[in-house]
Amino acid sequence: MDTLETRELRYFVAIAEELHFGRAAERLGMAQPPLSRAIQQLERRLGVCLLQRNRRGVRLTGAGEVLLHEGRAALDATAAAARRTRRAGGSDSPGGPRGRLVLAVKAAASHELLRKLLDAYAAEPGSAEIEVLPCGICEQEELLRDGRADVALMHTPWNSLAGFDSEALTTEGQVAVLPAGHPLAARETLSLADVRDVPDLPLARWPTHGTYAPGPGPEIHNQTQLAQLIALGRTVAVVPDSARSWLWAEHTAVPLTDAPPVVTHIVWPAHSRSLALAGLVRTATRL
Amino acid sequence: MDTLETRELRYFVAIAEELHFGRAAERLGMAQPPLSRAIQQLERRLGVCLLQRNRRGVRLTGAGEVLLHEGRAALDATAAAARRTRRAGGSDSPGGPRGRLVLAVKAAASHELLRKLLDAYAAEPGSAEIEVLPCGICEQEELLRDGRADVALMHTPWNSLAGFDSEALTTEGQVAVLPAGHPLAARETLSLADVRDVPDLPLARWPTHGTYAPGPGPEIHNQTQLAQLIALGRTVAVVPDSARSWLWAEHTAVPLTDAPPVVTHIVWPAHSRSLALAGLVRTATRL
DNA sequence: TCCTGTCATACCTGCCAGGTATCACCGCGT
DNA sequence: ACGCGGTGATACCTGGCAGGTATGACAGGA
Repeated sequence: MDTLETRELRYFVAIAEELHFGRAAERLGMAQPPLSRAIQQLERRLGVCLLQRNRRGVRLTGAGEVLLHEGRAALDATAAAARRTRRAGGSDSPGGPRGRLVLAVKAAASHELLRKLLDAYAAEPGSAEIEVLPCGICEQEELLRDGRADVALMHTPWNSLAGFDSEALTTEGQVAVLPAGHPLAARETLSLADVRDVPDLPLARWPTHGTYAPGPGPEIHNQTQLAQLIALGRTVAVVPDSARSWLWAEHTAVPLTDAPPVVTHIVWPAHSRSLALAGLVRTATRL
Repeated sequence: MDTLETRELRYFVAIAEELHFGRAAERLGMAQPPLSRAIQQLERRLGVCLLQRNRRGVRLTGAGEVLLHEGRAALDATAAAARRTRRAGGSDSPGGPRGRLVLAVKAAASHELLRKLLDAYAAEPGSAEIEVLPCGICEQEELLRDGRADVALMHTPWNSLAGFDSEALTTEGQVAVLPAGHPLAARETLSLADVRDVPDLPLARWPTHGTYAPGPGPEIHNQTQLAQLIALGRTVAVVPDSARSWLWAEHTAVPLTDAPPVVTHIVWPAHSRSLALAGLVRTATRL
């Protein structure tokens, strides 16, 4: 029962994503025939049909879909092994090297918490060096999986914590951010239904995995753009309470009664055994 | 930034476990020199020193320990990809193949629940075939990770659910199982301190990952043996309430007031996307 | 009907994984 | 001190296989 080689997985994932041998081969920097042969060989070794070759292009079989998902996970794990090992380089003591840790945070979220965490951790004796890696909110899970990051600050309900270990740090409510002059801005509280139903203020849309859900509101790319569109009276947004720190004078924040609370978690790969990480998590939960 | 090959990971894990090139090579079914060269090449490609070669044997560096952990995870993921793909073989419809599912259960635990689950799921329209894989309680996590199983019934606090998705199914208290004639067997309830302090009845010890914690009690290998030792008045055990079903006449079960409750979960790999699995989980949570 | 775009096949070649033989080194016994 | 056993490293060779080029088989569209 010979094991799959990462080369084979790389090839198959490329084909499964492109659904085209020629393009996949180009992406892999090789010619098409060896790729064709490699996949045939893979199918023979697994004893399973992975692709349905119609003369016009290629389709995945059920087994092919399984291998696409599982293969991606395996490739991520392999890439993570390489990256984390490189990062741990140099250090020599076999019990607890104080290597670097890469912390992935959604750009501009949890300012306050992040600063407190970094300060408190730096004050710990024997603490590791923390590299902060700002990223979009959907990238964080990928970064943890493929080893570009070791630990992340995530926010439910936007992030899924599935597959990771985590500790909850803070909980906060959400507010609607409206143009200061808008009639709703005078209210003490609002409900989600209130802000969804404003005809002249369509709800802003954030990207999820690079794509936008359909809807009437503007597509938001960054915080500054959102702030400006709200100030111009073009949209309304629902954001965590802590976002009040970056509001403008032309904005009014009104608490939402029925929005789900936002919980900030510190998150890391479940199998991680790094002492530096354990220290960081301990510091975070004590804040 | 070339990627690691599973062959290299396999070699390194073997060496890191044996801490000896010769034995590792033998385990891998190859000669020692190519193994030596492969590891050197791996170190050069990663730009990291993985092993400290003392003339007498080998020691892991910090980076080596990281690669051992991460590499094992990557190898598990790769093996899982192969196994799950093979298992999904044959099926052709690309959206939702109704393949087989392998369900790992601790041998003889959750009888009742398991029977109800299997019956209810089999009655579902379009349900997949379920293969029940009995195993020790510590193997389950490994089976899920390396793809020999797709889903498991686990019991906190004995199993760790870290790294998996799960749904809680049932909660039960724990009881102390004593020889019927013992003085403590007359009590209505007991505390953990009570059963830990009985001088003539040392607490039975279960294996954890194949090894036994130190202590005075007998080392238990299976349920029958435990039942016998209790009946003989040699030991006492703390077990979940549902274990009452296999007690003998010579046993008495006394509820424990302060033992942590045992929760049975249905558990699966976090990234799983199988429709058959989703159906099984849905059935389980509706029981 | 030919042309175009697809994946498969045939055949060759160079590289590298792996084997054998051997070395360099150290600890340990006598 | 000296040889001996056991460690990992080195030198050198070879066969298999990954990858390239050229081409075939086949379907659909103008």
